[in-house]
Amino acid sequence: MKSVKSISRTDEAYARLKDDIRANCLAPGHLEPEPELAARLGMSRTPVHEALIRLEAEGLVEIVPRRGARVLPISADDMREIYEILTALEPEAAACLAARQPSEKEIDPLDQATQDMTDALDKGDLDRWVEADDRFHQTLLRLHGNKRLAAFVGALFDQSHRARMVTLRLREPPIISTAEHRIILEFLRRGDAEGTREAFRKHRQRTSVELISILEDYRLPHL
Amino acid sequence: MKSVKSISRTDEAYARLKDDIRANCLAPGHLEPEPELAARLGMSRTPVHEALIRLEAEGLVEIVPRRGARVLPISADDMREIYEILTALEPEAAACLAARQPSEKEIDPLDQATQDMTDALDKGDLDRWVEADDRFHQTLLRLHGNKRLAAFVGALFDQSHRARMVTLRLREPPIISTAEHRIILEFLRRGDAEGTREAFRKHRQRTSVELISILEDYRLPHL
DNA sequence: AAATATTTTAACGTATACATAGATGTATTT
DNA sequence: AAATACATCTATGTATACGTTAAAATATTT
Repeated sequence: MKSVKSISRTDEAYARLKDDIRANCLAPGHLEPEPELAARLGMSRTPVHEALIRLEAEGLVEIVPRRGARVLPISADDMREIYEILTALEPEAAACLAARQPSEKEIDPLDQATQDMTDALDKGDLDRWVEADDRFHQTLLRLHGNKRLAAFVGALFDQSHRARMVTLRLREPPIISTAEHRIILEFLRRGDAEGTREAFRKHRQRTSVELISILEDYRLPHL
Repeated sequence: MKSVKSISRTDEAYARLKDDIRANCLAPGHLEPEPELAARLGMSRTPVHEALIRLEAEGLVEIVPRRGARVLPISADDMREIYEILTALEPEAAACLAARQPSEKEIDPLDQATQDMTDALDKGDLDRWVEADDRFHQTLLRLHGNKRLAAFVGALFDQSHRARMVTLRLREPPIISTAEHRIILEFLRRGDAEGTREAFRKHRQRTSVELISILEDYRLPHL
């Protein structure tokens, strides 16, 4: 049975704009007046404006009075901010999850995600790799159960998505990252909270350094 | 010179509603239709609706289709979520700040805040105590410099404000808390990152346990 | 020609209008 | 009297209208 819950125009505008931003269809820095956006989306200004307020709250756009909405660019400093937070939050959540010894059934989607990462890596499909990577992290937080934490980390993932996609293509395939996920999963299975925390922290610190140095080495100030 | 930057109606509605929620003038769970809110605030529905979208994004209200806006109640579980995040983030940020050896001039507002806490405690002025406590935490994060982190922690403070105010009045005066801030400040001054982190973590863990057990002992499921 | 003043344009903020759909209240039936 | 069906009411979602004001374009002056 299909869930036809008559999506509102505001939700539609929100979803489409967010997708366009993530997919880099709307370039970072791009400024577009509301009437244009409304025309492009085939609706009036009202739902577009409401969607923009939500996107602004999530840190994806900036509403510039009398100019329109700007797609917020991401700088190396932004990535430092984002990864500092992820490094503090995710290992803690993972350790907490490990401590309560999740069942194999709960762990299964994480297992699936790591397999998909390996698979995508073999086939050189980086888009699918990132999708599986995201899925791993989001699933882990969902299992942990702290909704506020999951939502916030999700917003940070959205903000950094474009930059991650670009840098991923400027470096060697993410073999180490994939392996680290498998290690984290193994500690989780064993219910080893400390091991999980440290493995996750190491993973985040490494990816953080790697990502930011690419941004700086390639002189990519804004993505 | 007065900064008369002609505040927008949306901003006005946002600020007034947020203040009313923080001050418990709008009871938790309270549901009010937009037209009523608009009439009360002396403006049309549009800016009220836009303010509500922002407040919803910040986790203070929930927009219920065809019913109006509900002031979100805070449960013991919500407080667990919030304090888990604060415990992970704040000690990390404080340690990082300590590591870069802030100047005495930078530290001064923190010093001021702890003095104000001591002062308020002596005079039994709990409102002022909470204000100074909030100021300490927000100032520390501002000094640390991670804007996303500061904004998110600020939102969590707003969400938990009512519950903190109530529980504060159901227990002994916050002598230990006040002292702990002084200790954290001392480690900061010395540039002792590890000491700062541990002192802060201990502070958060203690306040967390204290607060949540009051909520549960007094059977206060929602505030 | 460059700089300034003026006019024109247009985007936003806000109010209002209206259709829809859910909630409330009333009447009817059993 | 309780339950159900019907009618009314009302809040929302969305479109549209309009005044204000910033930006852009044009004209004017130096």
